[in-house]
Amino acid sequence: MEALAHPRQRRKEARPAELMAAALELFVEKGFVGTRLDDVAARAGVSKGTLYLYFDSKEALFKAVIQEGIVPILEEGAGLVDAFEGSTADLLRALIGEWWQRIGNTHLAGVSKLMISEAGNFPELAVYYHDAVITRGRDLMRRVLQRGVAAGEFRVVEFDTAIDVIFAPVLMLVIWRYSLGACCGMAHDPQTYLQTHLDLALNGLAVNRSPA
Amino acid sequence: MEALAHPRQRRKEARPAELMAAALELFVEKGFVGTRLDDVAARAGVSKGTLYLYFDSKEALFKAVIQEGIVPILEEGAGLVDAFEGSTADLLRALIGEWWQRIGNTHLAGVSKLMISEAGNFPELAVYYHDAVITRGRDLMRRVLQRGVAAGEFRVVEFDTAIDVIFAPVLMLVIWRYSLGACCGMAHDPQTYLQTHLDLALNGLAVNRSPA
Amino acid sequence: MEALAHPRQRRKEARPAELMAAALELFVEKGFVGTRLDDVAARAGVSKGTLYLYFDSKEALFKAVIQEGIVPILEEGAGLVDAFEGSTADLLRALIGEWWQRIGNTHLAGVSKLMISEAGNFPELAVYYHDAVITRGRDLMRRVLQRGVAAGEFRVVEFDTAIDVIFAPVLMLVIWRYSLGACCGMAHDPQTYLQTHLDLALNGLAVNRSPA
Amino acid sequence: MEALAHPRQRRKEARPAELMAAALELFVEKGFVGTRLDDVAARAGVSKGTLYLYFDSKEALFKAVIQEGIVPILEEGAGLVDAFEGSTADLLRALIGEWWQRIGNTHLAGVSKLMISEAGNFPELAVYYHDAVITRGRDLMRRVLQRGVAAGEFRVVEFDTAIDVIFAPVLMLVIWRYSLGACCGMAHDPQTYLQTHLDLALNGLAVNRSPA
DNA sequence: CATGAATGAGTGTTCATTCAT
DNA sequence: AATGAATGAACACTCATTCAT
Repeated sequence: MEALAHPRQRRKEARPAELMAAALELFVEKGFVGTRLDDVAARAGVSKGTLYLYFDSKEALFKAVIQEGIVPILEEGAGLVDAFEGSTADLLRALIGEWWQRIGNTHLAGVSKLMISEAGNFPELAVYYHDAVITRGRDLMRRVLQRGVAAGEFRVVEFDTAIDVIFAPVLMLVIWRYSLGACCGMAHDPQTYLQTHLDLALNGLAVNRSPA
Repeated sequence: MEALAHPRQRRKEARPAELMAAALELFVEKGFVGTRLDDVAARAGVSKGTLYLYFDSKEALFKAVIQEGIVPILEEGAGLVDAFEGSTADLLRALIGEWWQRIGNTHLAGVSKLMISEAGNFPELAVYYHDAVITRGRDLMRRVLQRGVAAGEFRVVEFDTAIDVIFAPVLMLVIWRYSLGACCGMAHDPQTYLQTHLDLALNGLAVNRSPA
Repeated sequence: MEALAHPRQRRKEARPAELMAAALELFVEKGFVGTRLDDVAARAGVSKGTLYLYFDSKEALFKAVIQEGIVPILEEGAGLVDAFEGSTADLLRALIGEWWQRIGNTHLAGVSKLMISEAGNFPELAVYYHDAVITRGRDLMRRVLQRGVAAGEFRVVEFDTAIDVIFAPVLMLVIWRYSLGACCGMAHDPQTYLQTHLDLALNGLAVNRSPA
Repeated sequence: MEALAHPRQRRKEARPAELMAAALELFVEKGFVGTRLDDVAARAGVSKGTLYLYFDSKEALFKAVIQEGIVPILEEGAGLVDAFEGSTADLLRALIGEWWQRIGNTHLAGVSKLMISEAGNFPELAVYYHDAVITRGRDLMRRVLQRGVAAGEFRVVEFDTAIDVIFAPVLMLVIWRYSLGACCGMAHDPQTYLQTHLDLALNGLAVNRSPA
């Protein structure tokens, strides 16, 4: 009600998010240095000066984009793994399905590509991202694999490498989307691609059913 | 040493390669826009003006880096696949092993990360790279999978997606190396990582040996 | 004084004219390539970046200087020729007198010298200047000569060449002022010079009054 | 004979003149700053380094071009004026005719345009040119006018201004040729133009033949 | 003598940042 | 809060000049 009553007020509060959304798109497309604040402001429909009311500098904007972009990423996943009842294969399917719904198929996925491109220019931020996102994502995956092994569903593999091996195709899907996919087309239907990946990975993880 | 004796060396033959090597490193690390030609020149041990004796512009240098970087990439692989005698599993191991030796473990691998980062800014070049490298790499992988299926070693999978799914972890290895790996460490020993990947993938591709 | 009070003035309206005036002076003095945009900006009392708020490039500034410099040039003259009542000799005197007051004795006269110096580097602009200024100036002169002949004041001469022959000393006066005049002094008092020219020219045009 | 026997030797001695000829053309067309020594060398068919064997710097080349370009200019004229037998009108015709043959219709004429364009950048050279060329040219013209007055052919006019007034159309002819003439065509046949000019000027100088 | 690879100071242009309004 | 004119440091690119060959 108040929002409707004071549209300008509502606008003010939404500004930072609008600016960050605009910035994310441009950062992903052109990189940090290649993105002009003029363009960010224009895409958000404000003047360049307004940007500085909400962010101290271009770098602060970049960091905010990364940090805001990762906040919602991993909370849900943890709950899912804890609560899941069913085969671990289905859990992995569910986890990756959720990830696709909430992140991969979202502009948030651009954050991954962005961080990859800009890690060299923002090492501290990369460390932060590593600790806040990657490590926690790996934990999630590790718990899934451990659950599968414990249940006798998955055979024993080198956990710490398998985690990344299995997540790599999922990451490449979004990396492609935000890099060559923009000029060369998407190459794969995401659903089919993830299906094939899960099929291969689960078969690869499966215990050898033959005695030979 | 000779360099000190001849500060103004004449090395017309060697210069372009030296400059491109220096440029590749910096482009990979800082991106196209973030790389200063002064730094490229300094790293190659020449002055900025010398760059322009060999490349018309920063963009021309970038394109040369990409194009030269892909020339030697796929020739060997084709021969290997044609000539290989042995199981297809061993062929896949050999192919990826070769790739790692000749590319992945080389500065050439940086080209992949670079192209991913800059595809948005150089769409035409991305299309060229797609046609010259990616398509041909996919062909190689497709022939391996087809050989495995024809020999009864691999089960039938969706070829076109499986190709990319299987190569994705290999790519992520070098992407990591040239992005967060630089600040957060390598996370995996490449040999172990590739071993685990091949183990999982080959098991995933294997025909179900149990009737159950 | 106010300038000191407001070092960062906002003068959006006045800026282009100020910049063009500064640019004209420097272009005339040093030529297009020899003029530094830093100097133009400094002379106009702004920073170099400000120039680019109003002109896309150095070349755009140059073209604007020429084009703006010729706008007011020939309008008045046409009216004068149409409305003049009196001898054609007096008309020619009045026309050249007006030209001197409104152009020759003004910074606008520098445009002529500038166009002469830079025609080789800006051929399209030279054609434009030719069509917009020179052709129209010639028309004006032609009408004067025709009037004189029709009235029996002037003898018949080759109009198209006489036009330029008669205007040449007037042009040389301003060319001198903006070239060697700057280092070697003006050589002539403009009034005396124009007086002598008109005296000679009108005598030259006059019909032979003696039958011999 | 020696020249034919040692063509390379002959070449060496001709080099400075070839370079200066190439330089004159480019300086006239593009101005001093706008001319690249690469282009001068290329037009003369030598390498850029060779230029520096003959001229200490770009500025030295420029000065040589001007100074060599004016050496032969006025010697002949003085002799002509001294020796001429006939009417002063014919002397003026002969003098300007000679000037056209030996200078105006030659690349040397470009020196005038060049000096006009670059006087602002080379004030000392302009002073030199003024003293060496212009003053002496004026002297020549003054002697002609004085001869005409003394002979009763010309009426008394303000000598010092008349000199320049009368020479101005001749100068404008070559200025046009080397500026807008290059893009907009020559506008006049030089012979006709000079004819008209002499006709007007001599008529303008003539004593009034009517008693009125 | 002649060459042309190499240099580095200089300039046009961009863009993050500031600040008067 | 919001604007956008103004700034100036930074960088791509040029070209006169040098010098090893």
